[in-house]
Amino acid sequence: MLDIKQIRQNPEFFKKGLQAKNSGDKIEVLLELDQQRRSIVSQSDELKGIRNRVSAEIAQLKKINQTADDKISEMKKVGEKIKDLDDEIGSIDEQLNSIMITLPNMPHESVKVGRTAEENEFVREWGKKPQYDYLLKDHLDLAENLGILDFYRGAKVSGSGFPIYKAAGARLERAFINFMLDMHTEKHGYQEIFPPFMVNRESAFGTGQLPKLEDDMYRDNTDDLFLIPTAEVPVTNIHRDEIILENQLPIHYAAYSACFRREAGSYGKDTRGLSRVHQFNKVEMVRFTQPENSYEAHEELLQNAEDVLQALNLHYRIVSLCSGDLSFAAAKCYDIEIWAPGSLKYFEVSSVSNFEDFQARRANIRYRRALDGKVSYVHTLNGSGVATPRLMIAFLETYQTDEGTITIPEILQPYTGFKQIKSQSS
RNA sequence: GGAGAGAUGGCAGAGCGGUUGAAUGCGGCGGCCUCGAAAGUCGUUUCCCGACGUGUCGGGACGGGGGUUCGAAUCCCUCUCUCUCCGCCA
Repeated sequence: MLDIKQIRQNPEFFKKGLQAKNSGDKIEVLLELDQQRRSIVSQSDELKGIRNRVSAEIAQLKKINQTADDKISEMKKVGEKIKDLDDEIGSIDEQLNSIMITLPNMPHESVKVGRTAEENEFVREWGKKPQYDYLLKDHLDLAENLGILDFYRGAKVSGSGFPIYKAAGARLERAFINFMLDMHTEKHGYQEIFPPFMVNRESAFGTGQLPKLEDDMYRDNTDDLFLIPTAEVPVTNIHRDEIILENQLPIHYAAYSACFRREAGSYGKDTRGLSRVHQFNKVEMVRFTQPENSYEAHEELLQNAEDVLQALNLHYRIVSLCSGDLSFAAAKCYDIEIWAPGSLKYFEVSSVSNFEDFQARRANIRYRRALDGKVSYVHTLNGSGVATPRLMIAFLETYQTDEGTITIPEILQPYTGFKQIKSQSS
């Protein structure tokens, strides 16, 4: 959520920001409503002041057993007027709010202005594309030959986009998750969270999924709960409606969760294999910081995600999203794209975002400054560390041998319990 | 799912129609005392909105929403959540 006060003070900045995010210009309408609202609120406040004073007088009169009928009937009229004004305020609030909740966050000044992903900025890359002296298979061929993924039966059981991981494939998936969680908790100092996989409407609103992305989430209509698209949602909402003491900041959480995405309208795009699925696993890092520290934290967060890929010796590159490609709530976002040598493509495995106070404002997450005891909004950030399906793609394709088996790098062997994946008996 | 009880400040816990933004205790902060600390003692300590010389003034908020009333933390309705007992259940 944006701050109406800031919009009031500097409308041009917000008009530019909305434009950079490819969002229509609602600022003028907003300011007009805001002006009306404040005018009516001050009228209402004035009448309430009168009512408070006279009511106190009535109480005094009653105490000494005098009649106050004239004052009472006068206040009855005032009360009706107040109610009318407050009803008007209510209806303006509704209009204001319906606009406010749809306005995206402003891009940070360091973010390049652009319309689409084509204009994203290359930041850096790590490692090199590995070279092979044999013909490479893509992850689908590998997984099928090895018997470690079963898309066909996944589709039978649930539908397309619900892969089944089998045997060494299941174990490898679990190894990824444990490996990443251990790294973030033991090496990077995150506290581990195992969150609920379903959230209520308030939580989905708090992180910015609602109202825009309602159709992209799986929903339980009976209880009005949403299956989480990312652990960001439950984990960020842990501190919804709270005031955190400054000495408890920064807060670092790392959480595994299954993630559920309907990906409405995306059919026909990347539908093969693991690149785009409805249910997947991800380890997510979430941070709460003081505003002045959030951009430093953003770079650290990116580094934490990179560490996973570096430890596994997988080549990747980093891009900084241009303004038009930023998500609704993000002020700045780095995407980490991993190289899949069998597919000859880079796949996005992590998004590392700074939301500044946008989510904090929606979810009412504040902190009390040690210096003066004042209350302000925290900054929230999160980054995938990382999502497993595309990690699996790059991993299988990178570590394939000329015989179609997979060599497990040493660092992961304690987690897999095996050193290579050969054809699994089914 | 059934029956009952409850939701008040950072926490515990009073108040149950009229100076109650809210007793009291704990915690926090500041002063005094002390070489220092503890103890003691005095003071202080919620958030939101608006207006104008940022300090004052006005308004709002006792789980959410609605109602009754001149006036609601206090009465009524409704929703949500928590606790106890019963049922069901991995």
